[in-house]
Amino acid sequence: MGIREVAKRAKVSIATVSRAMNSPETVDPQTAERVRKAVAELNYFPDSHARSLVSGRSRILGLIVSDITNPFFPELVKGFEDVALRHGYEIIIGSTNYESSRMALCVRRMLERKVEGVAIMTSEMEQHLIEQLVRRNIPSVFLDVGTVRPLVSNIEVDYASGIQEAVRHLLQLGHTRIGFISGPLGLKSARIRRRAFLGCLEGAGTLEEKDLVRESDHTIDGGLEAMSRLLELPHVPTAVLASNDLTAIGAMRAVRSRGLTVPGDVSVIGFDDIHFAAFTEPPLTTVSLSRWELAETAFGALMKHVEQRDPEKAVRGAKYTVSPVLVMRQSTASPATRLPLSAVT
Amino acid sequence: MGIREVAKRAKVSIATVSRAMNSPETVDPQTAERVRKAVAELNYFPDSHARSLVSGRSRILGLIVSDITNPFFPELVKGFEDVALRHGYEIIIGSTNYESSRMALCVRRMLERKVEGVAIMTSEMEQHLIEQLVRRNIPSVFLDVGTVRPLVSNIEVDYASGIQEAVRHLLQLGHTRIGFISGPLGLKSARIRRRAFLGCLEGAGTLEEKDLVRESDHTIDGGLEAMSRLLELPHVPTAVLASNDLTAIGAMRAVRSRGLTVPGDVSVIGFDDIHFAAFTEPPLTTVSLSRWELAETAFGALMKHVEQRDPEKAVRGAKYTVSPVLVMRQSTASPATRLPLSAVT
DNA sequence: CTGTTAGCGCCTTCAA
DNA sequence: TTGAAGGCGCTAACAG
Repeated sequence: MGIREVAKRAKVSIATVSRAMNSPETVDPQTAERVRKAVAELNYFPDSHARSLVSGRSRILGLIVSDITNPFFPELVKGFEDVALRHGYEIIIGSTNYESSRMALCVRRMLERKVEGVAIMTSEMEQHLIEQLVRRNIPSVFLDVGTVRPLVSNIEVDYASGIQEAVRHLLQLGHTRIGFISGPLGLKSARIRRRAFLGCLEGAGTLEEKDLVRESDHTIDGGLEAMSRLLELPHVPTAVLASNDLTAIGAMRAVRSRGLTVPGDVSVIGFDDIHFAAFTEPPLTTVSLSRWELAETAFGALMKHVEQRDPEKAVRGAKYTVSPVLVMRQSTASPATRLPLSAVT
Repeated sequence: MGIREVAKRAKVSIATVSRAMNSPETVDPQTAERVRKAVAELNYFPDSHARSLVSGRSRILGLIVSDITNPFFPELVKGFEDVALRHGYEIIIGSTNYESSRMALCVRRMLERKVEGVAIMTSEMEQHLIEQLVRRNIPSVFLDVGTVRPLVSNIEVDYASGIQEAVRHLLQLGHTRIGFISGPLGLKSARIRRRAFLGCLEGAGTLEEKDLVRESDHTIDGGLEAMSRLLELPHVPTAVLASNDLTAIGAMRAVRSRGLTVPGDVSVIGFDDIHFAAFTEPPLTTVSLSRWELAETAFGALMKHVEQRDPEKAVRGAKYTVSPVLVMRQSTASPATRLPLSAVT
C-alpha cells in the first residue's frame, strides 16, 4: 500500500502517481483517471511523514492553551480545529497548566513536529520562547500578550468597547452604583478590563468609588467572596460587572445567599459568554467574546505568514482586533424594580 | 541544524549522534558527553517526521471524541494528553460532532498521520471504520461500544455499581418514591444506566413505577422538562436520579421553579461529575466517572498492543472495567427533613 | 565502541 | 506528458 503499488497497478511510474495526486492538471486526463482508479481500489493515501520530510511542509499547526478544562477554551479549540481542518491542516494542542515549564515543553513539541505556525492563547508568554520560534522561522499569534514583529502577530480584544456596552446598558437601566470585580491584576488582560471599566465611569461622569472595585481571581468562589464583601458595604451597589463569567456566577450566588435576588436587587453582568452562561439562573447577561471569531482570526493571521514561503521577505506580523458584544439575558434589570418591594415593607 | 552539524561539531559520525541520543548506553561516555554538548550548543533536536519515516513509529496516538465542547470531554482530553506525554507520545484529537461523516474523516486523518493507536470515546462507531483500523494494524480502544477482538479493546463502565450506590444512598435516606430520568434510549450507555436503575429497585424490593421513569436527552432543558412532568404527578417522587449531570441540573431547576427546594423537597443525583457539578446550587451529589481513570485505562490498553510490535502475534484486545463512585454533596437528604416544615404550616 | 551505507515513502528536478 | 534519479533527515544493520 505504498505509492509503488499504485504505480504498478496503474501502469505508470511513481512520479506520475505523485503528480496525479498533487497537480492533476499536469498529467494526461486518461492517465490521471487510471491512477485515480488504482488509488481508490487500493485505498491508498500518502504517508504524511514522508511527505513532510521531502516537501518541508508538515501541514500541522500548533495551538497552545493554558488549560483545556477552563470553560473558555474548548470552544476555541473546536473552532480552531474546524478552520484548520477545512484548510487541510492538522492541529496539535498543548496545555500549559499555567506552568512555564510546561509551556517550554509545548513549544519544544511543536518545534519537533515541525508545525508551520503556532497560536498561543495563554495569558503569559516568556520572551525567550518567542525567540525560539522566530529563530526557527515559525510564525505565531498571541492573544492580548506579545508585541507585533516579523513573524509574530497579536490579537487584541477590544475590551473597552465590550465593557462600555455593558456599562451603558446598566446606566440606561438607571443604575448609579455600579461595582466591578476584576480578575487577578497580575494578568494583563484583567488589568485592561478593569481600566476599561474605570474609564467608562469617568466618561459617563459617574463618580468612581474605590470601594466598589474589587480584585478577585476569575473563579466562582472568588466571585462569591468578593461579592459578599460588596454586599456588606453601607451603600450596596445595585449592579456589578464581573471580569469573567465564573466570577459573575459566584457573584450571583452571593447575592442569593443573602436572600436577595438577581436581577431584582442587584444586576450582574459577566464576561466571556461561556457555554454555561446561558444556563445559569437567571441566564447571565454577559459580554460575549466569540471563540469562533478568535479561532478564525488566529488561523488567518498564521496563514498570512505561512503562505509567504520565502523566509527572506517574511511578512511582518499584524495586529488584529476582535470586539466582544453584549448579550442580554436575564441577570440585569432596572434597579427600580425592587423599589416597590422595599416600599411595601 | 541537522544531525550532520552536530556530528561535525562533536567530531563523530551521524550514526554516533543518533545512538548517543537514542541509546546512550551503547556509546562511550566520553563521546556521549561530547555529543550532548554539541546538541545543547546547537539546540538541536531530531526531525520527528524523518524519525517516524525510518523507524516506522510515529509516536502519535489518536483520540476521537464526539464534541470537545461537551463538559464531559475536556478532562478526558487533558487526562489522555497527560499520560501520553508522560510516555513520550504526541496526541492528535478529532471531534466527530456526532456526525458519522466526520467520524470517517477523523479515522482517515489518524491513518494518514500513522497513529500507533486510537482511543475512540464516542457513543457510536460504525463497523467498517473499525475494519479500516484493524486492516491497517492500528490498535484501538472504545468506550462502552464495540466488541473485543484482536487489536480492539473495550472499556466498560460499571454503571450498575455506580447506580446501585446512588440508589442505596437514597434508600438509606428513607426515600421510597425514586424517579429516574434517562438519556436518549438510542444510546447504548443510556439504556444500560436505565436498566441498572430498574434492576436496583427490583433488587431492593421496591416496586418499580413506570410513571417515575422518563426518557430525556441529556441536556439541561431536557432535564428541566422531564422533571416538570414528574412534579405534576399525583404522587411526586421524593428523589430523582438523572442519567447525567446536565439532566440533573435541569431537574434541580424544575424543582426550584415550582417553589420547592433541593434537597428539602426532592433529592437529586446526577451522573458523570462534570466539573461544574461541584458548583451548582446546591452542589450536586453525583456518581463520578473519573475521566482521569478512563484516560489512563485507554492509554494502557493501547500500549499493550503497541508494545507487541510483531503484527503476526498481535495480542488480542481486552475488556477493562472502570467503576464510577458516588460523591456526596448537598443535593440529597432524607425526605423527612421537609416534614417539620410541612408540620409547621 | 564507532563509521559506512542503505534505505524509509515520497516529491521534484531533469531529460527524454 | 512521462520516467529516471536524487535526495529530505534520520535510524539500523553491518563491518571494522
